[in-house]
Amino acid sequence: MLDLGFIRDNLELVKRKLRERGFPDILENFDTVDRERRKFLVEAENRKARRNKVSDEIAALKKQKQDASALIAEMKQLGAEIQELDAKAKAYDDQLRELLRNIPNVPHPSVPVGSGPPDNQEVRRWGEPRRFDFAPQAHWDLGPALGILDFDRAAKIAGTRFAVYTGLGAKLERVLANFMLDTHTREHGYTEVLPPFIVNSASLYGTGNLPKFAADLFKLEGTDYWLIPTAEVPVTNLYRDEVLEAEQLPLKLCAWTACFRSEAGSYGKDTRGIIRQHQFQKVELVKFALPEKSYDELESLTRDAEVILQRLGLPYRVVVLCTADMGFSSAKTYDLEVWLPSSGEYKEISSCSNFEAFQARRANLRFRRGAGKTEFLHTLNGSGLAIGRTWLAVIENYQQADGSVVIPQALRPYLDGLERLVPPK
RNA sequence: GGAGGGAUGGGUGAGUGGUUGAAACCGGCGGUCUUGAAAACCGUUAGCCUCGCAAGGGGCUCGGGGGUUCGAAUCCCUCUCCCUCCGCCA
Repeated sequence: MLDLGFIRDNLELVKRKLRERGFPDILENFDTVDRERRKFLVEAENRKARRNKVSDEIAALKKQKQDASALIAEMKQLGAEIQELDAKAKAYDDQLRELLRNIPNVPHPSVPVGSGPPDNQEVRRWGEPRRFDFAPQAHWDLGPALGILDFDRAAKIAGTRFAVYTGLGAKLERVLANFMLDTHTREHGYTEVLPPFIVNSASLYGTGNLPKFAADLFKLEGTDYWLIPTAEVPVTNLYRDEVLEAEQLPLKLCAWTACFRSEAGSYGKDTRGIIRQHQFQKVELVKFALPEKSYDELESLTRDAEVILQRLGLPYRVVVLCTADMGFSSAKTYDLEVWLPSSGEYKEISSCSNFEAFQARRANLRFRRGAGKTEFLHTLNGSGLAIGRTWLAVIENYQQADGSVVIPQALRPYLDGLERLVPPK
C-alpha cells in the first residue's frame, strides 16, 4: 500500500510510475473519491463536535435535576444527520481503501523502465557454463533413470505438477535445505524460523498477495485458511501490528518451508520436470530494515543468496527486473538465474526484493527510534534458494556421459561423503 | 467436538450508561538531589484520520464489526482470538 498523503501530494508522479508498471488507469478516480470522502468526513465531524458538546450540557442539566428535553430533541435530529453523513463518508472511504489495496508499489528510480521480460537487465555473471562432450539430458530424464524421481506415481496420487522424490533424490532435497539453512544461520547472521505452512487471509493482505492474486493460491475449503505460496507470507507477518526498537534492525530471518501455488494461468509453461510444481520447498530470507538502509540490505541479501550458488559451483547471472516484470509489492527486484545445460539458458532460481514500506503499511509493521515517533520499517526478502530448482540444477550441471551425477564438494559432508549418484543396473 | 471464563494504553490492572482517552502501579523519557551511581522526589509518557500557511482546532479508537441511546469501555447481537475442564488425537 502506498501512503495516502504521498499519492495526494505527488499524483502526477505516481500516475506516471504506475503507467511504467503497466497500470495506466488505476488512479483515474483517485482525486474525486479522495475529495468526496473528506468533504463528508468534515461535515460529519463538525456535527459530532456539536453533539459531544451538547451531551456534556445535557449531563450537567440532569445533574441539577433540570429539564433537558429540548436539547435531547435537537440531538435526536442531529444524530440522524450524522448517521446519514457517516454512511456517505464510509462509502467513499471503502472505495478509497479498495483503490489503495489494488495499487502496486512504485518502482525505485534505479529500476529500468520496460514493457516485459526482454527489458530486464543483466547486472553480473558468475561461473562458466560447462562444455559437454555429449548431449546433456534434462532432469526429467536423468531423475527417473537414476531412480530418484517419479512423475508417474505422483500423477496417480495427486495429479499433474507434482513429483515424488525417492531414495537419494529425497535425501538430496533434504540435504540442500540443511546446507542452505546452515550457511545463512552460521555465516550470514540469519535466525532460523519454522512457521506454519497455513495462514489466514489477513497475512496474505499484509504481503500483498490478496486481494488481487487469490487465483494463484490454494484455499482450504470452508475456512479462512490458505496454503502459503512462500515463507515470505508467514515470516513477514510475524511482527504485524507490532512496534520494534530501531536497535533490533536489521532483523534477519530465514525459513525453510513447503510452498504451494495453484499455477493458474501457467498452462503449457514449464510443463515437464520439476521446474514449476504445485508444491515445492524453499529456503527464504527475510529482512526488516531501517528505511535509509534498505537498499544496502537488498544488495547484501542478494549476495547471501548468491553464495549458495557459488558454493555449489552452479553458474548463474543476476538480473534486475524492469518496471513491467516486477511483482506487485516490490520496489526493486533482482532475479538470480541459474544455468541449465539441458535448455541452454539461465532460469530463475531466486528473486530478491525490496518492498520499502509497501508491505509495512499493509501489515502495520513499525519501529521506533529511541523515544521518537513510530515509523514504518522496510521489508525485504529473497529465495535462498528455491530447493527444487537447485536440485535439478545440480543434477543437470553435474551429469556425466554415463548418466551418473557427481555430487558437488559442498554437499558431500551432508551425504556421508557420497561422491556420485549412479543409475541402478 | 462439548461446557465454561476472558480480551482495557509499552506491561500489570481498575473501571457496569454522562468531564474516564481512561485510576493506580510498573516500565520508558526528562529533571532535582549526588563526586558518580542507586534510592527518593517532581514532571512527562498512545495511535490513526481530518481542518489549518502556521499557531492550534476537531473526530475516531478500551479485540473486530453491527445495534440500542441525546450520550456506550460500560447494555444487546455477531465474529475473531486466548485460557480452563472433558472427549479425541501425532
